[in-house]
Amino acid sequence: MNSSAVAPAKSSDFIRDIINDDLEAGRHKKVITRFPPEPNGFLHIGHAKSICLNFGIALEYREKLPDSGTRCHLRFDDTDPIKEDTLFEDGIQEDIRWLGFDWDGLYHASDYFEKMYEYAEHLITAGKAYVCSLSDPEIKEYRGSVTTPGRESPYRTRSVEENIDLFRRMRAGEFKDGEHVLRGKADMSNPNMKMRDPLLYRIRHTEHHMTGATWCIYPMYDYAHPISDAIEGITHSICTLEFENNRELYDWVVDNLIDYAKFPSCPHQYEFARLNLNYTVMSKRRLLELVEGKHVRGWDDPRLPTIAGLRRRGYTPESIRAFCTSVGVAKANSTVDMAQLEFCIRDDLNHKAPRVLAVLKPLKVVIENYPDTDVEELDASYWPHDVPKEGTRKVPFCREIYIEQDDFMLEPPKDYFRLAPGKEVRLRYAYCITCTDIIKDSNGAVVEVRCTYDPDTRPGSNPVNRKVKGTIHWVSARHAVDAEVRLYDRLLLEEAAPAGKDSEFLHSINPNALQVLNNCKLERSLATSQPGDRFQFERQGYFIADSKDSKPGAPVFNRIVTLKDSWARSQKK
RNA sequence: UGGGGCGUCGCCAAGUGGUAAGGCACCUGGUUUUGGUCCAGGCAUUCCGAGGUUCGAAUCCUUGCGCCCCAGCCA
Repeated sequence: MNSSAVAPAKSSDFIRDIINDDLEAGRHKKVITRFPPEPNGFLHIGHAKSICLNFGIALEYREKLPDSGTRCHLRFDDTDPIKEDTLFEDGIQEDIRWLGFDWDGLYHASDYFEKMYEYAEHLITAGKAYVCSLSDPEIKEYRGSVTTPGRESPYRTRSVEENIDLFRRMRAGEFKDGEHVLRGKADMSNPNMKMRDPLLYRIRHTEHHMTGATWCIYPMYDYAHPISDAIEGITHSICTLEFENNRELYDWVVDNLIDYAKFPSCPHQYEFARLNLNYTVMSKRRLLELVEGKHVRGWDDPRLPTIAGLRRRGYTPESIRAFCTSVGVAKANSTVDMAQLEFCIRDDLNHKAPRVLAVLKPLKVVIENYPDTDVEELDASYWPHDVPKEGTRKVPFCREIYIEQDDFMLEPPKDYFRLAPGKEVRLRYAYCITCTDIIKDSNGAVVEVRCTYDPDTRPGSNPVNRKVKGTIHWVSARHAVDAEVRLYDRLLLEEAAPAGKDSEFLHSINPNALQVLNNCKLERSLATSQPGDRFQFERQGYFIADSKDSKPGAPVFNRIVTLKDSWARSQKK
């Protein structure tokens, strides 16, 4: 792993504490984790937290326990054939690899369907499971509520022989969907609803993307997951908080099977708080709704917190890993500030992205005392003094240039360092210019600024006493490369999406989350930029040539993140 | 009126009886041809509240309060 953005001295959390404890007590000699996504959607940054945790632990402990067999599996939790697809598996694998991780073994829960079936028969034989023929609504009714105990199913007392016969016929396809289910015989009055005779198998006459038409009964998550873990020898099964109630059932399954199945490990489940970010949505349902409702341009829309979206937006894997490390792992529900993510990408790109000049909202400047026929090739460093990297390019300087509209003000406040009538600014890597006149259109808007330049301020030959506070970026009009630039901002207007179950959160979408600029002027050197190239557009932010739409000669850039802007901040007050 | 969890600075988060780490954000000053970076400094007498135990409590006890999760043949 090549994490350079943040190298925490010692990252510890309650899960690593547990692992250390288990190791010291001799309960385990190796650590095996797994990342178990359901292949029914795309990964988002919340998954990245889990990926960093599970794969990160394997990496760390493999170093501490070489040759121990410490590892992390990728396992697709594919127990519901209705929602799952190979397409998603490919995307998930790509995202994990892109994040910088590799799995020690790729598995599917469906690899174990035959074993699971065998174990189910064992459970029946042991009197721990039965075929229940209650209807869906009846099962719900018998389950009781959180405040009232459930009632036992009338089918609970079926004989082992009858149960086995029925279960085999379920497998053979003799029954329709919903006619029977296999249930664990646990405790209908358990205050933990998950323990009220949990469903283990349901009938689904649906082809599975891995097993095809082999099965028409499929195991439920609560049954399949602990078994998959145990078969793979998982030692620490890490999941999110909403599964806390399921842990008792997880243990029930393992306990009832471990002697019979001779599992290589007795896995235990530990839960941590999932990641939430403000000003965006993280749930599969909402992400799906945004994509299918065409509110964004697909799963990799840079407005989305999906891994694919962040990648296209220009986030680096290092920055996402650093972010996951920085937020920690704990059990308190929390919502991390987007500013923390933004810090991580700025921090990473600061020393990775070469600086270039680009004018996003151009304003023409004519330098009246500069000969129209002249062109000067000025040296411009790709790196600021504080980044220890070499590299320069030439930027052409001419009589007509573009500057940023925001860098000119008719009536500026005292602390405005940029261009204004009668005021002087430094052009980055070039001369100082002074505004002598302005040209307005019929509406009174400034369409052109006239300036004079001071030949004495040529870079490298500055007059000693020259104090010019402001430096602005610019691009030679004659040499500028036209480009489209997509300015991205937070997805939502509000910190938290409205909680409603309906599509209410759609009203909270920030209409300016994407702003497309079509008249941008880039410095000449950017004409040949390749998709995926990242730059800092000086004074503005970090940008990446879009992986899909940018072409050499016709660049399209995405804004990854703005630079911090203390001027803008002070102006808001 | 059930059960399982959680409550430490605006946002994360260490801390597990010895007198509140760190990061983000924010504020101040310095450096600076990016109002960026970097550097220096500031930012919880207090840990959801109230009692109690103790020489000493965020950490132990009691008792309130608040928030999250569980009644899919989803995961």
